[in-house]
Amino acid sequence: MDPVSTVHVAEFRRFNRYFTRRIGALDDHYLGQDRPLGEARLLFEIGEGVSLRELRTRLGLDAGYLSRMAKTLQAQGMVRISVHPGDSRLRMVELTRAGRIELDEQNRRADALAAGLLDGLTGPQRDRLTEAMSTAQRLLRLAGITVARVDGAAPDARACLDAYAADIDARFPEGFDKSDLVRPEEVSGNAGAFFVAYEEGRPVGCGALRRLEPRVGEIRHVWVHPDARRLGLARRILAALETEAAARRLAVLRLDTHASLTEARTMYLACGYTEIPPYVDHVYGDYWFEKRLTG
Amino acid sequence: MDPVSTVHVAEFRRFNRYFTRRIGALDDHYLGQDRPLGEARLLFEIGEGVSLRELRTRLGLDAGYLSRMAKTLQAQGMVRISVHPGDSRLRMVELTRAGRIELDEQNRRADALAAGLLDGLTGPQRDRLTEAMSTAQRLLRLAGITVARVDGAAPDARACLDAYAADIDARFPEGFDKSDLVRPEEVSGNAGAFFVAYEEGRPVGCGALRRLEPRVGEIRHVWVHPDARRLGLARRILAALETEAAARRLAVLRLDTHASLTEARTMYLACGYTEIPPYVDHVYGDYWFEKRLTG
DNA sequence: AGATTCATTTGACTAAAGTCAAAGATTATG
DNA sequence: CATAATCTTTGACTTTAGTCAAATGAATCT
Repeated sequence: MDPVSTVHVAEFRRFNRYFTRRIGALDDHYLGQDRPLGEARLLFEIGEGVSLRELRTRLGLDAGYLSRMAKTLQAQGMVRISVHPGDSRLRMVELTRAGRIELDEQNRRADALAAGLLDGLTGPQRDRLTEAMSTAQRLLRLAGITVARVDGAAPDARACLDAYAADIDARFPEGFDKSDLVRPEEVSGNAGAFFVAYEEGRPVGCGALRRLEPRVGEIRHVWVHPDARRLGLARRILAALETEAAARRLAVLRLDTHASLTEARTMYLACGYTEIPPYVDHVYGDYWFEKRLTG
Repeated sequence: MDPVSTVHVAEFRRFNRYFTRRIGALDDHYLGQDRPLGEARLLFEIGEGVSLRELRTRLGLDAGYLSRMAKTLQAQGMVRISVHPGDSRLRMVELTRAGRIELDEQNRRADALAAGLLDGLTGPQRDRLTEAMSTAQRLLRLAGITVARVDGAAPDARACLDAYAADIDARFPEGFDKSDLVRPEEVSGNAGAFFVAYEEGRPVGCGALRRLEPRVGEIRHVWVHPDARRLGLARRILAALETEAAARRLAVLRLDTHASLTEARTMYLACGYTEIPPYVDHVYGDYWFEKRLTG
């Protein structure tokens, strides 16, 4: 990939500085008006029952520190702490009614603050700001996602495939039978490869490459978690698969896709794939595509 | 102005949360790797010699706290502290060579961090991100600027007019004579009004309204500080002047502008002003405009 | 000239944030 | 089934951040 230009870095940092100084600081200040910021943040992160473990990793806190803060909140009647039903080492934290009220108040304040800020803009300006922010956020998210090769039998790989199966089972009118999924050995070693996309440590997408015949590969199970859609992640996964295919000296990549996945079809066309006659009799294949790899 | 929709507030807050958590936190963490954040920030704010007073107001710090931090940095050889030549109550702080080296290192790290983040995007995506960020920043800045009526003789008003005069003196081929500026009494009380735009407490623009004849007002000296241009601030000032004119039951607003100020001409046309024949013999007037106020 | 204001320094605090390690209770694993 | 790993709690800290008030020396106002 091309090196990052200093112009981009400078603009990024300029925005970064401006935003954290102007908005971040303000937000923190109003958020933690009646209690320490740490506690306020904690309260905010406890939705409908989280484990301390989850909070600890999510907020990157020291176990002892967190334990004490949770205890303080409990003493104030803001949260209820209970033992996790399945694993009694874990503690579950959930908001009490009082906690929920305080959180609502916190949100109300933050909303008022945001509204006060936006108040100085006209309607169209607000639209443009909203548009710019959502674009920036989408791109920042995409930038933070890494696509890594993992073993086809790895838990993350299987978790993705399970989610993929459940997802399309709900979308295909005829449902989806998991036996159609690639087997781990089909996407390991010489036979193929499996890629998982990670956002902040969590798998949010996948894609498989499988050897069909000499110099011909097949792409399967390109999937993106619903939370990570519309970021351009499928293309990133596809690019990773193509790079891998090129490294394996494959000349042609083929794939099929289901009639109900119109976005997928559009994407493959946009990525240089052309429609071809069926190359194999897949149960769920309605459209077949191929791309010749150059170089 | 129309009320702020919840959609805008929600998107604003979503971005806010995402950004501060993902980028802000990261930045702080890497910035203050070897020293407390407060000190790191201080080091960053000391450019080529600032007074403690300036730092104190800019960063909103307690005088004692700042004094001690500066002393720590001095003891570490990062800064030099000297007495202000003109006013020996003030202390000037400037970076030593070692301080500059550390600051460079800080910047290098932050740049590398930004570059690493942008690395996951393609060229066009980086362009779009940069574009979105600069749009967002422009609009956020604009949202934070307030336009307030001040007395025509107030120091802020005169400071703006002086800056305005210096600005156009440099732009007009024939220069500009300050005697053409409105006198304080022309824009006070019944005679007229003067508005100053403030960004974070600093005056960044102005505009004057002057009574020409019954029911007719004149707009003069609409000016925006070079640092605050391209935000749409002139329109905001103009809107404030028009609102004031409407409140005074003026039916017509007139103004003139110089040939060399092409952007101004475009703006007036876009804001509903139409060109008219000269209504008065101003020294620097090349184009004359008028707008009828409705309602 | 005397009073007032201003910028800074110093001493004496407090609260928040965070670290580290030991220990106890469970659960996973070879 | 013994051992290792995991999650949490507790005690004993440290550092950072920040506040408040009195004191000092200098500038400004009347």
